[in-house]
Amino acid sequence: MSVSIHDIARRAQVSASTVSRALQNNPRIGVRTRARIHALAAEMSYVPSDIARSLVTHRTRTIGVLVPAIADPFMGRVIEGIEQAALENGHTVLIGSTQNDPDRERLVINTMRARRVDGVIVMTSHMPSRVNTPGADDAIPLVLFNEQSRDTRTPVVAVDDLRSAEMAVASLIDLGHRDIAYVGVTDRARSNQSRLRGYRQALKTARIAARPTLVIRGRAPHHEQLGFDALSALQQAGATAAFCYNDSVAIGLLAACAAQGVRVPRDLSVIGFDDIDTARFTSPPLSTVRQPRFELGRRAVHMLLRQLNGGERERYVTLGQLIIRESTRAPGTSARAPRRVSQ
Amino acid sequence: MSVSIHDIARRAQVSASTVSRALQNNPRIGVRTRARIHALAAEMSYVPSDIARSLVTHRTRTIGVLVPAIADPFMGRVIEGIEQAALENGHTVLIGSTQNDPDRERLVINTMRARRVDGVIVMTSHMPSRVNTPGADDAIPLVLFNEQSRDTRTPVVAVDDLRSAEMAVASLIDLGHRDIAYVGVTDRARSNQSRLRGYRQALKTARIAARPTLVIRGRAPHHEQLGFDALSALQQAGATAAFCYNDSVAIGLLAACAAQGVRVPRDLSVIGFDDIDTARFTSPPLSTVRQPRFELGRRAVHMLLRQLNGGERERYVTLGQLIIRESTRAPGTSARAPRRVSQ
DNA sequence: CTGTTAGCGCGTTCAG
DNA sequence: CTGAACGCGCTAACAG
Repeated sequence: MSVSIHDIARRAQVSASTVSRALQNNPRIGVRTRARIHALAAEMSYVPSDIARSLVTHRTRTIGVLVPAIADPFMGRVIEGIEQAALENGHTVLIGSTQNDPDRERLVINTMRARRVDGVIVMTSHMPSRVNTPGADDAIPLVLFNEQSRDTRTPVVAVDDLRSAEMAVASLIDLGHRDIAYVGVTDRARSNQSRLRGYRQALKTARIAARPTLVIRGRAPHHEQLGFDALSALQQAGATAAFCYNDSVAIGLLAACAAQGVRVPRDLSVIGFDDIDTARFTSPPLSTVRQPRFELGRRAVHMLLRQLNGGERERYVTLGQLIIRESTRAPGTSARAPRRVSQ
Repeated sequence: MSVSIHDIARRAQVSASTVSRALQNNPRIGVRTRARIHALAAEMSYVPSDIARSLVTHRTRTIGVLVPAIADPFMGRVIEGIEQAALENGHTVLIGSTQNDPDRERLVINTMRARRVDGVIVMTSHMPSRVNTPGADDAIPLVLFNEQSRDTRTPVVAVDDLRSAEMAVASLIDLGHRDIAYVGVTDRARSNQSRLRGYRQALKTARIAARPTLVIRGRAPHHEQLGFDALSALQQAGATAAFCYNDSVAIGLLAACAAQGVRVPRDLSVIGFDDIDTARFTSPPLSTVRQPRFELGRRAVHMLLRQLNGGERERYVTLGQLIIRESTRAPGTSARAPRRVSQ
């Protein structure tokens, strides 16, 4: 087994509690013995047992993170922000991915409870209420990530999906587009819905009639595939521009365009959401709405920590930032009328 | 605080140890009382404290994962495999990303020791030896991931970088390429080196002289940027094909090609490594060497678990799978026969 | 300034 | 089949 405070107490000719105190730099311990004990601890390569400590302090300094998938270009970066902020504050992170599976979600939540995490950050679009049963008294402090709940008391950090989407679509309208499609997903109920509403709002503001055939949703294991499959429907609906749920969807759509000889942005403008790392490296480089993923992750931790320290429950909802690259431009402006002989 | 076995013992009119046993389905407890206790536990929504349990059992059922970055399309999927296998076996995963920062690595390793993880999976290309100091007796069981160590006793699961790279480059040679470049990275010392050696080996086997200007390495925050920046050097060296360290690098290179009007694969063939999710959706779809990321992650866990159960130390090194899509083809077949209309 | 005593919540002998 | 007692490694009163 690993060395304990007793081992070092014995060699230091003091009691275990003295060692404990010395290691916490308790001023009540003589500076000389304190130094001696520190030296001894280092020499014996002592590593305090967080689990024993947690048992008595009733805090684990662990924050749980509930996420649909880790291998997601958006989530990954958020998690890094979370981890960083947690580390800076002496906490560690326990990640659990639900894979959009309710059973798995239950399992993960249960292990987090068993591990006695101090608090949880929830990024799973599915029913966040599952973490704490309304009536129970054993509620875990939590902050929602990108997941507005109608209950305005629960803390949240998020990008305003609706208004950010509205902004993206408005940028398309400003370019002169009127036949704008929305390519959505099915596995992110809430945010998909919000972005769709933002899309509709933008059309409404511009007094453009909404055409049902222009909103496309599919089902596919990967978001890219879903964007890829959307192209034909887009063409049938006569879209000149597409606002995609996120960059992964947009990347799939771009791939389909390349395969079908549809030129972007000449024949079709495409705009995504998130601004993942690869968005700058698609061809053409993708216009999108940036979410400051790393920073948002950090912010979620800070908010949770403040809450744990008895602070107020806060909410932080911000607007995404429009990033215009080369996948969007005015419709039909191709030098001399492109393919579209539509007339 | 949360309910403990004592709370439920009181209500069940039995002793705490009976509750403990009943909950573990110890056959020594009467089937009737056992059922009663289970019911009571559920009713009181009792969740056993893993930390108290760990303190006495000396196992945490936690496996640490040391990784350079979580937001990495390759790592992310491996981690999901790890998490899945861990979950299936009643273990949880503690992820620590080092961000290629030695200080951070020390910090992460230290918290893993403090948390008393049962074992560790190391995926950080930097000095794996840092986890266990050679002389010490407090070694943590570990398995290396994609990280051959010269010490053949330490367990490892990996794709054979050298031979897989050799295979990729050989495929280029088979197509008729002779001016083949390698686009490498600097932040993954070991695997980069292995793939470079595989590249050289393939050339040697084909009796093609190695030209130093054809091996390109750069430094950039993102791998994509690095690939992007490599194009001009590639052109100067007169390369007709490029083997990239990984798909991210290849994606950056493809972006540069698109921007510069270099047609892939007509003017330049590009092949990557990993087969990340987006590799199928680049334009053109990327040829690459597939690593079965999810499965390898699972395998690493199984190997670690067997080791923890006193099993033998094993090694698993496999070959990547060549996936030829549309970013590679024979060189110069374009010179003045663009589409190559049959005949 | 330091030692003693009590637990934290659970598993595990050892007795009945 | 069940209970009492002990201890895991550490912190926190409470004494000196």
